[in-house]
Amino acid sequence: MYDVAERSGVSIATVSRVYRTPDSVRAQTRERVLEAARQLGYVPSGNARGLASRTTGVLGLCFPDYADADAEADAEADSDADDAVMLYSDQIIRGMERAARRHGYALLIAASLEGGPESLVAKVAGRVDGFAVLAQTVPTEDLEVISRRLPVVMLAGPREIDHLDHIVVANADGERELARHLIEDHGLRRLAFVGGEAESPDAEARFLGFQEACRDAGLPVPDEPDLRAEMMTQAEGARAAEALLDRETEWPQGVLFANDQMAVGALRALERRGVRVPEDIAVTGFDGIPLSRIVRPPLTTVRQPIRQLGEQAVELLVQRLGNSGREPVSLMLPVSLIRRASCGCG
Amino acid sequence: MYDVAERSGVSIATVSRVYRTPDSVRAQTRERVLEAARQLGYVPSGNARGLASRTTGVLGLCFPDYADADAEADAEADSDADDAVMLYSDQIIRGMERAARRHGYALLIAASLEGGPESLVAKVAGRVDGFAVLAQTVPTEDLEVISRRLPVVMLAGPREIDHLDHIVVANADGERELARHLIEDHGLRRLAFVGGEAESPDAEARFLGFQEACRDAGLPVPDEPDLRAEMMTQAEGARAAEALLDRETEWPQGVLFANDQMAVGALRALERRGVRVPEDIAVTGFDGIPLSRIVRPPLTTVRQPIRQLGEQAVELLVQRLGNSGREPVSLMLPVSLIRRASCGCG
DNA sequence: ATCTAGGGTGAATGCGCTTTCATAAGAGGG
DNA sequence: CCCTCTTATGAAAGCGCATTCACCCTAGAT
Repeated sequence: MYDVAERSGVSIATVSRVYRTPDSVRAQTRERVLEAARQLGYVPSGNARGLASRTTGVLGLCFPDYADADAEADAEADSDADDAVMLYSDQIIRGMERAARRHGYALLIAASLEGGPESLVAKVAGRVDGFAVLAQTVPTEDLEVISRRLPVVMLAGPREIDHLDHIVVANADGERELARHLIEDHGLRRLAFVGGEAESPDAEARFLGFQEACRDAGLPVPDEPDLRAEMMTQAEGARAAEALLDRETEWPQGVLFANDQMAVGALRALERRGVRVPEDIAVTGFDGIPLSRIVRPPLTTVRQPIRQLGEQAVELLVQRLGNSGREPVSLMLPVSLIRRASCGCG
Repeated sequence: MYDVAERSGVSIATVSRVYRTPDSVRAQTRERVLEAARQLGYVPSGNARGLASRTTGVLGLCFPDYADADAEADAEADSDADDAVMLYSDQIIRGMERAARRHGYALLIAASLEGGPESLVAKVAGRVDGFAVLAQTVPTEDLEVISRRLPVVMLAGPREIDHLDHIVVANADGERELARHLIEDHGLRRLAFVGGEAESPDAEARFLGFQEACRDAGLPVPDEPDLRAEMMTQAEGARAAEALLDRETEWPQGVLFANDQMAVGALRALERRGVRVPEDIAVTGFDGIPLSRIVRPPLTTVRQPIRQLGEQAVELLVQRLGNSGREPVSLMLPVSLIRRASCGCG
């Protein structure tokens, strides 16, 4: 910048003005400066600008390190498809990028590895005006500290810190609606629910919705999921399906899985065992992943508006950047039931 | 930082050391500092650190503003699927993010809107250690200037600036292999090629491959594509298919489209006209988009390793950051033929 | 007891920019 | 022709950190 100033015979203040407030500089001077900048290959330092102006024009996203889950998903899917499957994080990124672009922000993304001062989270936090975090990505205490300095919005998970903005999807509502559909529209009465580990807030919320539907329909209300999977993967789903079949008791008429991955695994296991879906047993998932459309039979599920999650996150951040005094909000995004063949529809 | 230093009774230099080189500080001192930082909610400023150390630990990606293309794609696809389709840019982002993470970098992404000093490109360039650009995203002259200051790698397109690293996919090879397959394995002789606008380097490279295959097989070598679509969309593909049918001359035995979108549109148009694929006419695409698998009949196509494109980009950037003297390289990533029903396979 | 290393710490400088505040140069008005 | 009011520009003070150099202190060697 000093070089540009010297070369064009002005002060650095004027060079700065050329970039920040072009109209405040005489056209002739401005051209001289821009020409010099071009000749010198001048690239303004975002760091310096950010330091001086205390703002970066960048929003951030921290998401968990899915590396293992991906490797697994890739291995399970036919290799043909592994490039095609859009992950949760991909969709959030896309949503945030769109919204950020609309507001003139760039987006900084990083998967958190471990914690500690040198973590990527710390790097992100120091380089953005505000950021979103996927639940269970960053240790609560770190978030607690960081959120005192800049806007943070928490996505999809329990509200661990109450002064943070927070967005979830309507897990319970979705599962309740799904169960209601099975009960009322398909006349099923003996339903089983396969959940995840008790620490998964999503899975728990979905089970809650299932309970509500049972209650609403006057059916017995289970205290616990019939089965809990550790990993919520296809393999676990297959295992759960077989466990359900091998029980002494009569088969359930329908099985609700806490996510699509498990339901897909179950579909395959049932096919191997010669159990017809939906004639013998109805199967449902949750999430609305692409795979749910492709499997046979197509999976009835509940779609989460993941992209909107990202867009809303940016909206909240931008709002708070404009008005830091705003009360923290907690949004719940509506989900939508997708009826396909695996429950008997279509 | 000054506050932290004061509170823990040390100098700012020591605070800095606690974060940069923890081992050089006595454990007891370090704990005092970290405790003070926690109490004060200290978040190190990435800007200041970047300014002082002249490095950001961030890599960047600039890609075109697909907003319009997306809206169109969403409208064409059943609404059910619009969240599921992974775009070109999504895949590159994923690839770059993975690779960047491995090397300890975060990723800054921005879709370029217009040019000018205030463009997102300028913002990205000033905040990263190096970045990748999708072809035709950033004006060549801007890139010329920026690339004098930091590593830039150009993705998928002509090599406009010869001192830049550059990665392309083997468009010509792929199309040649595809045409060879149609000619040799399926015995087709009368082939048509539907290209894009002459300015699209990808489409042109693919046509080149087609020409080569004709030459290799001793077939007449066309000078120009039989048809050129303006937009390479489904609608244009459908139109092209109909135009081909309506010609005076005999129908071709096979039609190679320069991308999947057009081929899919053609598939639908042919179905409407009662033309059977592949019995009456074979159809092929290029890209390997997810949709190509779902349409009926499934589309024979050439898959681009888009994710690898992103990963390689990061590798090149990291290499160059380590050794700025390295000669610029130009990589060509191999593609793979995917044989499905639309050419008569399967 | 004195000397020597070496680890731990502080003072000071500068990274490249934004932003007042002050000043100079014109533009009208009397 | 002098005075006031804009408009364009310059000078200078940080922004928050990394880093060098100098210094002090302690432990081991002599």
